[in-house]
Amino acid sequence: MPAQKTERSGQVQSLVRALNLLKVVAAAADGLTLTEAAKRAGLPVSSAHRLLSTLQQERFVRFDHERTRWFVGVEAFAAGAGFLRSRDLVTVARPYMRHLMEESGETVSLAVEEGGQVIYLAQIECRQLMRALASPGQRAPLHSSAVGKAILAYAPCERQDSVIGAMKLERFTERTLTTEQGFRKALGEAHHRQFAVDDEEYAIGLRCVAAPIFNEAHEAIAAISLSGPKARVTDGRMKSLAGLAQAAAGKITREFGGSAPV
Amino acid sequence: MPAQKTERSGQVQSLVRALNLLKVVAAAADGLTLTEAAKRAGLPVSSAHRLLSTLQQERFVRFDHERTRWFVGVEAFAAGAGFLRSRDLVTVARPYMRHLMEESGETVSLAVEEGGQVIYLAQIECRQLMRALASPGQRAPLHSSAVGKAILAYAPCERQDSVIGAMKLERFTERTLTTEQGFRKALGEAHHRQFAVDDEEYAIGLRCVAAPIFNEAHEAIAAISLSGPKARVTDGRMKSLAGLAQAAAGKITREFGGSAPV
DNA sequence: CATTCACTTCCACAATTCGGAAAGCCATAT
DNA sequence: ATATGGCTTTCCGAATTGTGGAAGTGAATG
Repeated sequence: MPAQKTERSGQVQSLVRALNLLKVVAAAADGLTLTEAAKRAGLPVSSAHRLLSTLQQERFVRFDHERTRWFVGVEAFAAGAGFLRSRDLVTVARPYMRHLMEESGETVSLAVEEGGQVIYLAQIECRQLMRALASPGQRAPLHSSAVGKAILAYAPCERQDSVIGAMKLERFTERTLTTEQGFRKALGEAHHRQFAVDDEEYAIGLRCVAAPIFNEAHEAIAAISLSGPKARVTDGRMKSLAGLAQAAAGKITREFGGSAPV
Repeated sequence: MPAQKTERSGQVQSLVRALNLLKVVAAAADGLTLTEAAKRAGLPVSSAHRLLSTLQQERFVRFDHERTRWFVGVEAFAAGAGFLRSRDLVTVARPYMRHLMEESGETVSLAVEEGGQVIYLAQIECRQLMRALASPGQRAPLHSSAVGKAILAYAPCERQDSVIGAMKLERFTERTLTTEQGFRKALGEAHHRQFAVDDEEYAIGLRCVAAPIFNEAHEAIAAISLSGPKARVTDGRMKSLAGLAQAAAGKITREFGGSAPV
């Protein structure tokens, strides 16, 4: 009797609910209680429980009896890993990333753009105590990350326009580029220099440089970045770090069977 | 009967089907056509289509129009990545360790390598009066422990070299491997047999066998060992104990979301 | 032009899922 | 010892929802 939302026809709504529940659980760093998960997913507790039980049976989530909390399960991970295989960019890139970390001493990340956001695929952490953290699967906005700018700087104009049009240029620090004009200027510079920069635009004290990776159609499909604290990534070092990132990106591009636009 | 098993209670069937379908799609390296996916999941084509459409709407799968094939989508990856953040080796391993102790009757230990040493994370003690003891947090040298050898045997060559270069191969018993040559030979054997041995190399009368545990990048990040007095861990029993340890290590690896190197 | 192979839509009916309510389970507080 | 509260788990009748065979579309191949 409670009036239900009008759902798209032809869709399996219990599945939609379950997937949202899965996202909710996956997004929580330290697990969720049933009631909390139900609340966040906007479901009655008993329904959430039934769905979670089923997800658990298939090992997509797991219930920790000690802490009475729900966590993501192995199968979700295994299924998601298939995503990386389907674009075996990660496999190709990993050795170069490791080498780049060794020669630069900073954390190396690999990311792609999806739906107006940056999504990190892999990361090689440096051995320093102070280091940037962006675990695989994490998302970041395009306008305040070096990788995002590196990718977008090489996108065709129409795509740039449509992506920028849909963005809201949220502010994170006082250096974040929040005007379309400023953002476009940064993209232009990135294109011209062939690498992009993030100078404390997402987090205070964090600097990154990123270089694009191209596919066989000369499209920038990904980028790798070097990131570290401002104290280590000084003005003087930026250029040389960018050079290293560019060199690695070039090698990955070639190994991946791609090439930079003419 | 202390804990009631929630078996077979109301499960959401459409969800189970969808998850299996997702697994099927994820398992295929180069995508699947609808009909192929349906066949592998044992579903009628129209049902598979409806489920895939819904999964696609939530971006758990994606449909490549050019190739007319289905692939895993970003959201599956993002959700699965949460697993990496929440997983805890000790929690995952403990039940398997307990079971291993029951079936072998010997003490089971879990250890990782850090800074050229072995660090014990957990231990399940056997019921025997005479038993090995290594409390959590305790350290041991790499060259005179089965776990150390199991882990190092699977490290990349450069890493092996740098770690060995920094070691001093201290002698503890008359069987301790104190020459680099002897140690390297032992590592080679361990790699070949897929398990490592410590035959009174650390303490007189103490024998251990250990098998490596891998992460998702196929790196040996930990090992589990069975250890006991020479009188019980006889030459004849070594092989079967090693087999048990290997089986358990394999299960832990899988549950942890990892896999052995190819 | 016929054939194959794959995707997509339709629809009536029954099986499935839904969710409120109530019962359990453990803590900690009174 | 008894109460309280937060959380999990099970129940069950009602009706919404998913089911799958069959027919339709479209593209590519012989």
